[in-house]
Amino acid sequence: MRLSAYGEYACLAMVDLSQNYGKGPLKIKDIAEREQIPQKFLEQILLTLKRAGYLQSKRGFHGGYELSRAPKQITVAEIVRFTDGAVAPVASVSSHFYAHSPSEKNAALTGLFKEVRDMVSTKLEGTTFADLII
Amino acid sequence: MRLSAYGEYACLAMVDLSQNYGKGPLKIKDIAEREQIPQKFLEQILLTLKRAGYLQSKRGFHGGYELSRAPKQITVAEIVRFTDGAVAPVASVSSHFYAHSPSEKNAALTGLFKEVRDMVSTKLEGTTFADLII
DNA sequence: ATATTGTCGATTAACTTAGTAGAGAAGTCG
DNA sequence: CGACTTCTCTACTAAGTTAATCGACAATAT
Repeated sequence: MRLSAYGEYACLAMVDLSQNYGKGPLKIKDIAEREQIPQKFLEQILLTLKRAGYLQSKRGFHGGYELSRAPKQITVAEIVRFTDGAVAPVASVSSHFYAHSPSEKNAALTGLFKEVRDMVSTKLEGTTFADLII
Repeated sequence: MRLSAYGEYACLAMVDLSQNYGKGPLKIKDIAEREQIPQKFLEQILLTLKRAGYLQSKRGFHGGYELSRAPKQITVAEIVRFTDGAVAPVASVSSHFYAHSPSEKNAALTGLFKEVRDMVSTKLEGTTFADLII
């Protein structure tokens, strides 16, 4: 797993939205300023998170974005997989995004990479955005 | 950590060379065939691994490549870091390839990513190519 | 000599990344 | 209504990375 800037920004935004869960919608502009995210880039990110069902939005004067589920109900693994795909180190050991890859040629190597995948996915599936609220 | 084809091929080749450690040099062509790696691509990979000190080579009729250290003395972490860089999920928590990244804005997120980095690097630093010989 | 094998630099096509630009649609308020 | 605000959506792009391939050169063995 290697997070892109897109993925890192998405996680930051989700943490920000989690910290303000239940307090009404947050404006893109405010999240962008607080988290130092290029606003136009953040617009795209929030929109795709909305389309994926993680966020709700409202337009107009009192508009903004808010989580559609409680922070406790959203794992970091979900968001990472949504923004950056596989958590696994190589495609051939990915459970959610399997594809052929060279490592398949060797069972020992495949075993090692599966162990890595399991450690990472267990950690990220066991962490929700509620756990990231200070 | 996400391995490129380059990195996966490098690991496969290192396992192949480990399995034949002490039996004289192996030809690029033979490794390429056994591991199904494009030969010209493998040439590049082995050459950079040689320049990094992991391999020795000989040209000519009985030429080829062999490990310069015993498989037990080479960790998977070294090779992965050499071919694909950071083992960490984001640059800002990488110990070997630190760079600024968006996650730094949030301590909880940074903490989580450090835990992931530690799990992965501990695993890969604790695994040598001797462990991957069947 | 000749065949064999590694060495090396350049090139490339396709893809991904990290944004930016700008117009449009929906909601609020006076 | 009309102005303003905020989200929505598509398109575009510049730069970098990836996964190779090509062809010439250098060393070695027989």
